[in-house]
Amino acid sequence: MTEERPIDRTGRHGPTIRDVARLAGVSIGTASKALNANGRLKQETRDKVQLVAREIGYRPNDMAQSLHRTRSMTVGVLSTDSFGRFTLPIFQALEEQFADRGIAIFMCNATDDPERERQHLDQLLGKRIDGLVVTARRADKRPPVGPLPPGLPVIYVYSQPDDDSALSLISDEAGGSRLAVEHLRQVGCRRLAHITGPERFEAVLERKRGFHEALALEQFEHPGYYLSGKWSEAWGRDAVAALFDGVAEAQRPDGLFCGNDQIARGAAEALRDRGIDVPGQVAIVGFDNWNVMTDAARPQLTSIDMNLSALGHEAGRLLVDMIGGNTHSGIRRLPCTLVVRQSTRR
Amino acid sequence: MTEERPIDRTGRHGPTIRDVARLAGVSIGTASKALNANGRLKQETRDKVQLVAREIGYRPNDMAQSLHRTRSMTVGVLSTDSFGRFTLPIFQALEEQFADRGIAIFMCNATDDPERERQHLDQLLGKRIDGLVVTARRADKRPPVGPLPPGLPVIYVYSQPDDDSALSLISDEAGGSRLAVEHLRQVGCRRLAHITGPERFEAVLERKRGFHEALALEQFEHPGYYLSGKWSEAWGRDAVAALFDGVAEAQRPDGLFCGNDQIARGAAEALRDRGIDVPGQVAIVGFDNWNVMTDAARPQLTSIDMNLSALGHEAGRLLVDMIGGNTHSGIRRLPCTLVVRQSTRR
DNA sequence: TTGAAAGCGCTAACAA
DNA sequence: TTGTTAGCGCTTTCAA
Repeated sequence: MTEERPIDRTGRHGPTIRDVARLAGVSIGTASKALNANGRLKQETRDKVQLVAREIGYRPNDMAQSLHRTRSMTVGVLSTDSFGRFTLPIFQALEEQFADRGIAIFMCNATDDPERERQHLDQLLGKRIDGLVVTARRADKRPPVGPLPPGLPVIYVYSQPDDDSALSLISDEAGGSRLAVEHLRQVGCRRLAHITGPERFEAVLERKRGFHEALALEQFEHPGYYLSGKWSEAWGRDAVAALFDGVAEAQRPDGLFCGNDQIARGAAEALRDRGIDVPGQVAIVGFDNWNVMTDAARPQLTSIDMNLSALGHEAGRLLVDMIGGNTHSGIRRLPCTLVVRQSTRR
Repeated sequence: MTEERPIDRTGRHGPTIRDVARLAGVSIGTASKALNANGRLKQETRDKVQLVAREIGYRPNDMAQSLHRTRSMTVGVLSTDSFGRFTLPIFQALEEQFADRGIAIFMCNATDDPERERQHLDQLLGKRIDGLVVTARRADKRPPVGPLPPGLPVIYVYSQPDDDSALSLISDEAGGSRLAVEHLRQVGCRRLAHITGPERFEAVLERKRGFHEALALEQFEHPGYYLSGKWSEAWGRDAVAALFDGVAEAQRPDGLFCGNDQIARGAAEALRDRGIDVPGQVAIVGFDNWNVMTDAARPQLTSIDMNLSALGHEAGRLLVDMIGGNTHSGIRRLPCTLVVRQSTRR
């Protein structure tokens, strides 16, 4: 009653090639050839086998196939800092790269828990993945995952192991800062402030470095304010209060470069509250190009885009290449892009 | 030079149990028993085998194992509307449920592309997944995925097939609206407005229904305004303009129930711009409880939480149960929760 | 207590 | 053109 089996089948996982062969009245070998469109076979036989296969809903068992091939046609994606806004575009891009090549993705999440990471890794290795992608927030330069079987292609995306042997793809955040500063200079700013997140994030340090480097290169009146705080809108508002309230006109910054779009938005609002015109009196550049923020802010925010999607695509491409036998290593920084909106449009 | 093989091994996928057996000087059968801690064996033999296994880094090949078992210990998660904010907490919860049971997750994304969906499904079925989770935006009541092999456990999460045979888990959005309306009534509102998204979203219709049902049950002065627009902050601002500008005091709503937190935030800002006090003169409830919005808004937003995480956990639990042989079907609505913050605190 | 062998579902080499 | 057979790496009887 529970069991429905219209056609007698042998397998535990559904109809097998043996069933197909039997019903088509040919040998297993012949059925295999017919289904894989290789070897020479009478067209008639081929058709008959394929017809039977379709009728009984035969589908080759990938696991059995993989036992022969040296590939499992699967890769693992291990996120070591829960999934979030940043991981999504990367994953999406990886997906596009792999799906077209018939590679399936095992997705694992080990939020800062080495024990869980170990478990996931064990599982993935048991599944004989052909390659591994490790993603995280660029923030934590982390110990490399492992131990891994020698020769397993691994790539760190938006993440960076603290040994240098592996391949790591990150975005050039210092370069992003430079874009922002140059742009602010171009729209006429003379006194900049960098309002950013907590310094325990590597990204904050990188962006800070880029900020100061770029300041040194351009002609500015002022050495640049630097305020580190939280990643929140509230901090953006507070920072503006600190920079503007009770500060003489000539001392106030006329350009803000913010560590993310939330801070930038908070800053924009705070200026708005004070009747200071953006971009007229103060221009603002954010970071992340998160359209939820950039588009809702008043005015809409110019921002630096890390091109995470491009990062993901490149990672997928490289991993496939490594699975193909080539070797890559070292840290690669992909460029950021400036996206101009109202907050700097003068 | 490329090939490193400190210990001679036979397998294409790394050391095999045959290698372990050979090096330990026992038969394959014995090695298997020793490694699986079953059958009776001299402790000495067991130890020796396990030692060898560890030394050569042996790890059982899951695919080979699965050929024997009726389970592959994998499930597929098919997202039919790209990954986003809503899918994430669901996925995370699923992950927690499955990881503990040693089940790995194949993650696929077929953004509204039936062809791609078909491809992914083929792949998953080839991998002999033990179960399938289909996620999407609740919005689209969709044709069921398939064809699927009979007996494969499937569960739709935050998604709903248009035939009713399958199991579908969604959140009770109408119930969420009721919570919002009751709450607004309790804090003293007499004239409500529901500002929401586009009506092509099922969620919008459900929430609207709940809004009107609840209005009918409570004592209100006014039948309730209803404005459908976009899912954006800008729409929230525009809606407030429509409801308040040039409208007599007595006609203005004193409570806003918004279709999502972005709309709610836009509304809050617009009121702020007009010098209308929130929550003093107008109370606001949002939907989604997206803390990026609720916490950054001024004042912080009371909101309805769909408990997507709970949805995901329940889905995982149920799928595991179905894989275990039990049957579930029908649509289950899980309750929403009200999270009170400043925007309704009087 | 251990070994031998069959077989999971499939492919590929070799025979016929 | 088709069938036979030996594995892929593992588990599980059944013998020894």
